[in-house]
Amino acid sequence: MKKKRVTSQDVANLAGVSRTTVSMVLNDVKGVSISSATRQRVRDAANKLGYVPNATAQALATRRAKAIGLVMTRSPHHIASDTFLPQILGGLLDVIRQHKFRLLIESVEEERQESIYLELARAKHIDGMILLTPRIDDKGLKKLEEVGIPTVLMGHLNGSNLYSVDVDNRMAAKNATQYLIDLGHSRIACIANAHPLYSAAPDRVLGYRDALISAGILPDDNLIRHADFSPQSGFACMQSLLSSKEEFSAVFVASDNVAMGAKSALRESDLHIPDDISIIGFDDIPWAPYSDPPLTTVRMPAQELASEACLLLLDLMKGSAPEKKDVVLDTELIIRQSC
Amino acid sequence: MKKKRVTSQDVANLAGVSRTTVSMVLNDVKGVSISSATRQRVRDAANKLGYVPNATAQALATRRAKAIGLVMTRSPHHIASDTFLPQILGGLLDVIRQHKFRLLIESVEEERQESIYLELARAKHIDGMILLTPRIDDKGLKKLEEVGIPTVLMGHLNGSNLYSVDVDNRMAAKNATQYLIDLGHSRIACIANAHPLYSAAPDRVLGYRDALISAGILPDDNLIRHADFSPQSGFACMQSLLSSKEEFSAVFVASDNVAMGAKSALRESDLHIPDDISIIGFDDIPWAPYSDPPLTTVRMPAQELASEACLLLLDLMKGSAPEKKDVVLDTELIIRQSC
DNA sequence: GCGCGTTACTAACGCGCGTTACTAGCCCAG
DNA sequence: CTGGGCTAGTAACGCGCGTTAGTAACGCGC
Repeated sequence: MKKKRVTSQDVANLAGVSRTTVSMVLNDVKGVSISSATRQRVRDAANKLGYVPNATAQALATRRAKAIGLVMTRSPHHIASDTFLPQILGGLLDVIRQHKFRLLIESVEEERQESIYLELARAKHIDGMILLTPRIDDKGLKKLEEVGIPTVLMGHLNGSNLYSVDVDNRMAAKNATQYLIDLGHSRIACIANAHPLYSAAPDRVLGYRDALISAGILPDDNLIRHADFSPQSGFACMQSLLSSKEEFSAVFVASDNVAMGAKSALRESDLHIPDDISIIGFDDIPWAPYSDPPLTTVRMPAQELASEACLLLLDLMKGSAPEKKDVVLDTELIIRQSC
Repeated sequence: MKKKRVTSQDVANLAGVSRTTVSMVLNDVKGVSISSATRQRVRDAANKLGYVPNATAQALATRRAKAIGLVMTRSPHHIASDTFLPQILGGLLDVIRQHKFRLLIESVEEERQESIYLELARAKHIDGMILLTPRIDDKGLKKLEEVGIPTVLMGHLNGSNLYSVDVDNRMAAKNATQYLIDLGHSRIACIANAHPLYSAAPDRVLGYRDALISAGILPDDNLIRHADFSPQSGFACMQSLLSSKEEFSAVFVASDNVAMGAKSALRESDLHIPDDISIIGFDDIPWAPYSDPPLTTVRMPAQELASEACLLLLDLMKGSAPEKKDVVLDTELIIRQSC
């Protein structure tokens, strides 16, 4: 066990130069003149010793951690059932790796929201952060804006002037509902994906109403339910709708995940999709094509959203300040067989 | 904008003491005597200034990063479709947060496997790591064992003497298959979850064979297929089975995710579950109860596996060296309606 | 032979903290 | 009054690196 940490000093000694020279060679600092012979000696020494620079020391010296944080304001339990996380991580890791950054995952308990973001960044563990599904009532965000830590929201938030990346939830929901209308439905229920505090939920409900109104249909609040991301809640919402005596021939469920539960409730009531009830989802999770029947839904480009958020964040960290605060990606109506 | 970084020196100045005292008070160092009046002065000064210790500097001084890494040897694209990631993250974050650690996510491209683990740890960004679904042919693992970086595998690996956390895949698969046999099936196909390089795959196939053999049924290799984690591959495997002219009345699919695709293939062939073909899965992903029909499967306690792995790792990092190298968690047969 | 511009390096400081070794003051037994 | 043991605190070093300011050697034109 040769457990000695190899430092740049060791490399310097072996190469017969100073530590400064080692640093400059390995970091390819421009504007300094070092003979190519010396450069080679340093390089040889470095990989002969298997030198790996200590990232912590580097971070301290440069005052940049070369890491970004993915912050989720959710309990670990809630995270465990998040459908999009893999796609988001995939999108982030892809970009991050290309830029030689690291990704730190952070979950935040609701109580301490206010200060936690700041501490994260102040502690200098990360240079910037991506906030997942922010809530409208999030106090900490205000402070974030003030102190100017590079931040990108995944999910738009009215009234915040942080940068954000999102889809046009309202328009997408309108299109989805319009599709149902075009198929001849007029009594259309809606199960929102989440509590209205999460901005995507009210936006999607608005889009749903937009479509109804522009088709001359009066929106009926009795046909609207709010789920909480989970299939279980979808099950409950659908049961609630079914037992409400309201008539409807189609449902716009603003989350595929929730739709899974909703479908299950329909099945238990011996209602057949799409013959008895049409159902359209939102998100296009990986299982949507494999459900029975394959789910018609609105594709949410989760991975691209993550990539874009990451690129935007990297930009911000470089010091640039793009005019356009909100990146909006396109959704796509994926027609399958549930309508 | 008062953008001055608050350092412990600032706190010391305000409190009228030395930096040493500040450090000792805030870190609650035992065995030093500091009057409670001074202690209070320091504390007051600290939160008056909003002092947040610089984690990087702390890490450098203590030589411990207070972070662990979750390493996945998969492409970002592959990560995006990993069903278990959310549960694993949930399990990890839960434990990690309680111990005031941080979680670093790292994906590794296959080509550079050998050195990448080491560099990660040598760079001191992390104090220990959890390796997800390791592959048998992973060269880097050998080196990891040698250098003695605290490491826990999620998934057992024969021949490695790294610590690991896993379920008894073979036994679980045997039980699942046994269940099908008990229902009267004798021609039972098997779709493995992944390429045999991932150790869980061959283990589950072995369990499947165990059950057949102990029931006096001769295993038939023509009834075995290997998927690659994805629903698509499940679809393809099932098509392959259906077109092979082999007879079978039940399938053990060693991954729910793959089973989703397989079911889809059955549906396209107008075969009904469970009337024409019984299907049993493995994992119990969140959608299993909501698929049509609800999928009978083997529950994989992903979140608990992650928690256990994390606890074990934290233990290792404290310097302890438990005898038991392999933690094995229980699986459970979840009987629903697909058989 | 002198001044001046290059080239090729190095000494030394600072990043912000933890920690060790040391001191200054005080009380009390001998 | 002396010395030993306590309390309360501090100066200074080191963690491993990036970086600035500075130097020594060398050529080259005048």
